[in-house]
Amino acid sequence: MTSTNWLDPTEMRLWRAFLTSTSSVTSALDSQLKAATGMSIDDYDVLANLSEAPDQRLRMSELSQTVVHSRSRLTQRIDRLADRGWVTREKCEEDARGTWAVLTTQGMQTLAEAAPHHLEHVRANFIDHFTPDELEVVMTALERIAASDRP
Amino acid sequence: MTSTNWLDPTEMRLWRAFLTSTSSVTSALDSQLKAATGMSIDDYDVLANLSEAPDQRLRMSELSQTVVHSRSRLTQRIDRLADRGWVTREKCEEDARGTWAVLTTQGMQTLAEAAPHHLEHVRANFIDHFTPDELEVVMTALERIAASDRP
DNA sequence: ACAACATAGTTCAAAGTTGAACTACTTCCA
DNA sequence: TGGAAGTAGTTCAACTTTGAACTATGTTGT
Repeated sequence: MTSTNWLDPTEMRLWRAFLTSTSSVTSALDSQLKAATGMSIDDYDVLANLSEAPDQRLRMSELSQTVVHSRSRLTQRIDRLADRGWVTREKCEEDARGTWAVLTTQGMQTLAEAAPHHLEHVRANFIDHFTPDELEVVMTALERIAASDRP
Repeated sequence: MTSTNWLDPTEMRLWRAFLTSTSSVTSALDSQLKAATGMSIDDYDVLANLSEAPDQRLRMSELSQTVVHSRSRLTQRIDRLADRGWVTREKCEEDARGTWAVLTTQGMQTLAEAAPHHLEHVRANFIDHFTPDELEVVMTALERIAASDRP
């Protein structure tokens, strides 16, 4: 870390816009999803990732990286999703330390019911604010950021 | 809300990249800031906004909108920042229902000490991943999003 | 004037997150 | 082999957030 390297006004505006857009979009979508389905946006994110995985299952550690949760946070989220019957745990055969989080049929169904409504809100609160050109540029840049801190 | 209007693959990639980049950038910066100063990124955000306000003060309700906190969440954050001596509350003369959150000298000083280190990390984890062209486009688009759900 | 409604902020209990400590298994390498 | 170090996941207590209920003040319309 070298001597101070302040952000210039444009950089600061980008950073502020990122912080604010992030919080306001996720909090709006979280409220809408909770009101409609009782699940949080983080619950949805877990179910959606499981639904797209081979065999509708992911190892706890892989899932925790995908949804950016600490291990204990994911343990407890899966506890709650299991209480609701949307997910179950299965022992991992290849590695006796491991656990699979597995989407249940009921979980799949709940997700399928939630998805159209939720995605409409994703569109209204987020996607529809971009021009097609911006969409490409922002996607590329944010994917780079998202990839940058993977081990 | 009309009939289902799914996201196309590019839109879905944008949405996923937004969710992931958001979480990973803020969680990295939060850890770094806590390790260096004991304050969270939300604490920093509150202090930084107060430091730039006229007279280093903002009404609770305005601050809660700026940092995207519920009213009770902000009440309790200000309680904790006040316990540390970084902020105080003052009665509002113009509106007897109101309260000012005011940055203290000590709070200003703590912020000034934290800023260079934190901003280096903002640069390393976020800003430096954009080209200058991207930076403009992303800033404009995210500012539009951030502005879009203000009342 | 005054009721009815709206806004500012706090309180409280329930729910969720954090981070360190723990158990149990696996890998490495001498 | 065996034991040191690493990885997977859970547990627990302290801390933070949520959301509804509450107090208090301000505003509006008659």
